[in-house]
Amino acid sequence: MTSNGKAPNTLMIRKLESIFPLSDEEKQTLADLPIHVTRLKPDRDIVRIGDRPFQSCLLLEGFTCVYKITAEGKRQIVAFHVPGDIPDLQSLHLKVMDNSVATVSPCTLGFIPHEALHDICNRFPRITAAFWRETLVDGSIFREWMTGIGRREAYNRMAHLLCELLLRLKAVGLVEDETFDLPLTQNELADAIGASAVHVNRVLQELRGDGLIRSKGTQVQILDWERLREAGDFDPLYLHLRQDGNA
Amino acid sequence: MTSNGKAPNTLMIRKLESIFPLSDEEKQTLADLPIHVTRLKPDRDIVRIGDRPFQSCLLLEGFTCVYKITAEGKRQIVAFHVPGDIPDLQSLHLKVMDNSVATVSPCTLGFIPHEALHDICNRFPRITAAFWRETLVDGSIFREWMTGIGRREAYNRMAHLLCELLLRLKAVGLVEDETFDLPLTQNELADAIGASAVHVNRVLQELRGDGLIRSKGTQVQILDWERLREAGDFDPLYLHLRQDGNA
DNA sequence: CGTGCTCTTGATAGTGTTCAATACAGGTGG
DNA sequence: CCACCTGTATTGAACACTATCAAGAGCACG
Repeated sequence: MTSNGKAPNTLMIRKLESIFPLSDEEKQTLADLPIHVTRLKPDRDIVRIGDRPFQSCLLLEGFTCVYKITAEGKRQIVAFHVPGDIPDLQSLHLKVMDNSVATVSPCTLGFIPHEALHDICNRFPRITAAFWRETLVDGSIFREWMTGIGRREAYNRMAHLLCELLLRLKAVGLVEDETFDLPLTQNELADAIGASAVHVNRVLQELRGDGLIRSKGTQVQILDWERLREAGDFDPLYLHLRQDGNA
Repeated sequence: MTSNGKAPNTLMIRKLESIFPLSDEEKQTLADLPIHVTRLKPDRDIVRIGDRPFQSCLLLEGFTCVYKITAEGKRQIVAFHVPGDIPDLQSLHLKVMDNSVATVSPCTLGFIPHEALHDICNRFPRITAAFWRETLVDGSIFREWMTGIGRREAYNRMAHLLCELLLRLKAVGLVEDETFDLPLTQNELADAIGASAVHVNRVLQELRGDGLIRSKGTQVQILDWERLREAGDFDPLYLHLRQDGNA
């Protein structure tokens, strides 16, 4: 049991079921998946580039990121993951990790052996489809981020990122009063939007100054969704949520 | 039959089989897939963002690109595809296109109905896995491109792109004497690496001046693989080719 | 109550953009 | 076969966004 009092895979089941309804048998099989729950401190690698994992991890609590380091030692964060996500599901079919995954906040993780996942996929094609779809949505988010980094300015990228996190966190019930916890340093935000930490700082001040957001500590509140959305050139289509979560 | 005298899906079968051997039955079923072959001129959209395609297309000849347009009208190309690729395979599970796909050169395309693909996936889990894997490799390339756009300079990104294209084209037998056809304008290269066309022009001159590449018309020759690879900070791991195609 | 990290702020420098003009190249029509 | 047309490639100059450097302030933690 995790601290929210649910069986660890409940989150995953709820998520998969939001894609299409699962039969009782399918749900039961998912619930019976062997899962090994662990807690990790912030800034700990979960898997590293070059690894050949035999398991994938389901994020239960906290934020993780996927990143790469260039020859010059610069880091690019290519994805954030929120509870319910499976950050390294790809390793089910790509044997060698081509990126690293790390915690950014304290995290609770559930590790599931690939063997068990393969087994369930063989028995239930619809679950295969649901997992496949998960990885496709990840890919869609990559495309959107790439578009931002390549063609939008930092101010707009930051607005876009905040829009995305709001919707994704809403989808797992982690938003209240347009406010959510964003346990990321400006350094991590910088690595995600492909900017410097100094510039992220200035861009955040601008966003606050423009009345789009407010923040105290790690809490962020979206003050003006419509203008933030416009600033970020944000269209939730790419998230492929069933109901377009709007403010 | 395409102009290279093979049944249209031969390319796809060869590619899938390079992932893991297929049984005769699987191969036969793939060969029997209904496929509708068409030729398209350059710069034609194949599918557009927002579309709900009922088929996916197998690229038989030519180059296609996947792109998005920002609110400001700037284009980001997030992927190129070469013969043997299925640029919009994602639409099999993501009903609404979150990006557009277009030809960049004259292309021969084979359209396969989703219905037929779903059917074959249901019957052959290994083919499902192979298709899934294809989309995962696409995702891996997105991550690598994002890292480049976010954290590498234009000169290095261009070197990286040329390294990648060399290996991917080699894998489908389209490289001879370290030379391949690159039917892309500098404008298209610019949209792919997230730079301006003017800057791409200068960067290409630098690469030529440094003796890394040579080009006449649309033909590009890699003169110094090792230095190009170093300039591009290129590690082929992310392409997940079975034999690390090297020069 | 230091230590170390994060956040801020100011100044300087650089990579890359935009604008504009010119040269080139391939394809078309007379 | 040549003039013509249009898109592509090239070049120069001014400018802009963003990085880098440096230093101080705020905060959490042991």
